[in-house]
Amino acid sequence: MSEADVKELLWRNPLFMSLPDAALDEVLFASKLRKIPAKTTIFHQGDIPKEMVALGNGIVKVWQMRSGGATATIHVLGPGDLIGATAVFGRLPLLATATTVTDCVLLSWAVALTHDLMERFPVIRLNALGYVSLHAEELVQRLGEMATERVEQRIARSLLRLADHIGLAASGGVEIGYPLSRQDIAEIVGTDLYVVSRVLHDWTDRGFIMAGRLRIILCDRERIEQIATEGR
Amino acid sequence: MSEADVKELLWRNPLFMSLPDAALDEVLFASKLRKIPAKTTIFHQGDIPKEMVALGNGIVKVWQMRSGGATATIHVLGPGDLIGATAVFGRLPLLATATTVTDCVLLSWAVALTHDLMERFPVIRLNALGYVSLHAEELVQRLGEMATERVEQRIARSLLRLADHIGLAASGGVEIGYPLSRQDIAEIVGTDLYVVSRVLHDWTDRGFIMAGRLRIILCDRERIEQIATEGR
DNA sequence: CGCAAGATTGAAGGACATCAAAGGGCGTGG
DNA sequence: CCACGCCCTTTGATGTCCTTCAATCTTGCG
Repeated sequence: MSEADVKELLWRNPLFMSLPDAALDEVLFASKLRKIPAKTTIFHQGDIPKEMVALGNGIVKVWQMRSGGATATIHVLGPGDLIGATAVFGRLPLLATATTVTDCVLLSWAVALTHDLMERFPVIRLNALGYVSLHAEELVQRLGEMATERVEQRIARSLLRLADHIGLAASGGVEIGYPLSRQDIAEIVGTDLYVVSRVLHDWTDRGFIMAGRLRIILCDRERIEQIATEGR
Repeated sequence: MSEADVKELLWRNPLFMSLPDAALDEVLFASKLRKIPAKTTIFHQGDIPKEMVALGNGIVKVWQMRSGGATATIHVLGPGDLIGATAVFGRLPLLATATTVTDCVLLSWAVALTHDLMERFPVIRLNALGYVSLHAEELVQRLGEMATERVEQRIARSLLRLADHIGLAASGGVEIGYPLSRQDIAEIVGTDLYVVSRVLHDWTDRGFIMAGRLRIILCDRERIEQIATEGR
């Protein structure tokens, strides 16, 4: 990956938008680039983060191991997303573990350096505030859904979000852009893989989706949106 | 309420901590103070906020009306908390309605003014970033709980949070500092008032709490924490 | 005292979780 | 290249937690 490519990554990152070119160069110079394989843990739940990480390429899952052995997936991140940002910005311990799902390209900055950059280039802090605020609003939305909606509805919402966030155009619809098992979906919506299997099968019969092994294509977005909002 | 009192409010507010005295005066001068009665709506779900609001005194409930008629309570705010902060900082529409539970004293700043103050006093923006980050982490935690835990466990967690946040010392324990019905708790944890009633009654029998009409006192914090973490 | 709002309690039903077992893809190694 | 084995998926049966409905009881207040 060339320096120009990395600069392109930065340029499109929500944190560094509207940054003057000279400043961008400095951020670039201060960054550390690394590639890591799938199923590698970047941050561990409970740790104090030592660096701020931006995802250049690949998919990262942010999840919690909870008492009783259950695991909850908090977020599925794609290119451009920040990892552990709230912990770094708030100087807080991490509440979740971040693990790569696919091979990934990461950009990182040591915590002190991150704060230093924000101090020197106020636009970055402005962007950070906007990013975290947006993130918080999404969490509010999901909390409301979790509190009031049924499993089928929540599955619909999750798939729509995944499609919008990391979806790929496919023949006959939008495909979720990474291997996604029934278990994975279950951990996102807070249920078990059996319920997910039944729901997806039902939707397949009705022609809303095409579901394969580790693979889901949304065919009829309208109908899925209908399920997401109306519940049936 | 005297000017000195208001300044005291600001001084303790998470957004204006570590602010030089002169700057604090300016913030104070730019602020608008108002008192509003209980059960008044401050922000409406879906609106674009016109001002940033800090809660000086009283209790405010932040809640969503959801399709199907269900309502979910996102947050119960007490003195010092910000209302609609993420929407203002992220220039986003509000995802929830904010309604006063008790009579309240509010401090507010027009949106443009808020951004202007942050621009001129970078410490405020730094504080804002920390505040929103902390808020986001709490939401992550609650999302994980909602996804994996049973109702009784979630009730325990809610009561502990309420006690820590707006609890008052009472004879025999900590009392939740405002009128709180079974229905209110149900909307916080995502269930119905009947389940809440049964659980609270059970806890009363076991001596963990004292539950009255619109009134709850936590007697045995240890045991409630145990329920919150272990599930029984 | 009587009313209204909150709280309790029982019964019945439904959505979901759990357990068990069998049926496919897909990669790997013989 | 085929067969084996692993992992993902499906499907049924069963149990339970929770929701819903209905009715009664309590409490505080006008």
